[in-house]
Amino acid sequence: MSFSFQLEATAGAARAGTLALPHGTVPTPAFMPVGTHGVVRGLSAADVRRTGARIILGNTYHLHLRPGESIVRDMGGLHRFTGWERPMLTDSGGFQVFSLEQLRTISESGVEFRSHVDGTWRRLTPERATEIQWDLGADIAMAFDHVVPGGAPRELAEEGMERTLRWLSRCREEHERLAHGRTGAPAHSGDASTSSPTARAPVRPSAGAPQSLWPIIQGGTYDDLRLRSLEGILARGPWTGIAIGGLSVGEPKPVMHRVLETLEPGLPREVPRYLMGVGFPADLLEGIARGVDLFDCVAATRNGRHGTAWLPTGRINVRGAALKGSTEPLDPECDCETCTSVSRGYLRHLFVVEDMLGMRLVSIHNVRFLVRLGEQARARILDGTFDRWRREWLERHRPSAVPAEP
RNA sequence: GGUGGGGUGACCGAGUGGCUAAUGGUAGCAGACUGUAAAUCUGCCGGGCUUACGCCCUACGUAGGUUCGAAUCCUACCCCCACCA
Repeated sequence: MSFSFQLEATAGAARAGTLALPHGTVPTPAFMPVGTHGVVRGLSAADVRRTGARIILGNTYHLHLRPGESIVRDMGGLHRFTGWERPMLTDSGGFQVFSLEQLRTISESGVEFRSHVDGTWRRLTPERATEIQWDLGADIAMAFDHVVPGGAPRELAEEGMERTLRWLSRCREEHERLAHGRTGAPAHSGDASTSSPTARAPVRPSAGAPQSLWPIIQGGTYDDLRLRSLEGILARGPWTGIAIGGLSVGEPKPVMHRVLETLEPGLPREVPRYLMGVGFPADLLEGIARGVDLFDCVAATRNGRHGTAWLPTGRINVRGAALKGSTEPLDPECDCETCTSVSRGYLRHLFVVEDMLGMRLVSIHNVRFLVRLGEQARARILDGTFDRWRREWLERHRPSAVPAEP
């Protein structure tokens, strides 16, 4: 079957499972590298494959601007376009409602964006976002949502949450229309196990694979709003996965943890939970401990380009003078291409001379670091040692900066 | 030898009497980054003291001088560049 989730073990709220998608399976918990423009910045599909990543993201808004979804569709869909044959997920552009706040206006029907590329006005509605994602052809499409900042007042958080629910209905309707219109059978989750992939295959160049739509829980930092959001989503189900959005957007970490704990008991056990935009290594473990199965975050590659690498003990500035002349590997415990082939001193040199290889190598390490963290957590959940391992891991890991030399 | 131009903090380079420990830039150092408007952004960057406001020292080729006050004006010298002999 194209969309299924097998829960294999739990450790408290933490879960280990396997997500089956049209383009392959994803053992969970898992980190998904972000490839906004159809590229995990700086890395080839082969590079990303070697990090062990099983699924990556693309972005509706950015791919709509460049090269345009029709081009991607005519080139055979996002998988063929990018050379990444494993599962993919596209974000809906909802995050850009938040991140491009200065360049957009929201109304009930949708969002007008002033393109950051050429200034032209682009309209994104739930229908358009769904249509674009259908053309892009990822395994999973995300609902178009209204993300508000972490410090948003209740009224705004409520407005965003309610609107996201209304938009969800429109996304789903459009998604079913697209699936039905071209195949005669719905591609959405509810029927995933009742019709064969071949029967559902949309007749289009990017085809062969049906696509599932996932809803997104909003509600800011307000527990009751979060629960209402979840309730509304479940009433519009069933779904093959559920995302938690609007976190890590400026709110304190304990608040994010509290929201996750609030939601966890109400989340259906039988589908994967995806915490959008998270996160840093410690955030992954905290999320996993609170029942999250999937994560994505740009920090691995952005920090990689900016010369910050994650280590078991905390982050390290690769540009720093401390690494000058060091023959040590970046992270002796890591099995990535970078850590097994070059020294800290050489990596620092690459940043000093501003060669792109430095950015690529540290990005590879950071992505591998998070992917491996997911793999390790999974193994610990399966063998029953997750809790202790997680506590010890967090104890050893200092989020900000490596302790200074004595 | 003559004439003209010039010597500013690690480097390049502004500044022609007080608002100058001295604009900018580079290099150096440190930090930030969470569904990517990001190979980006921020801070520090002569030395010492102070929790801080701040204080002291040294500094614009060298040495003198003028002035209440000089990187800025004057004199001599040293060095660099261009052109002419």
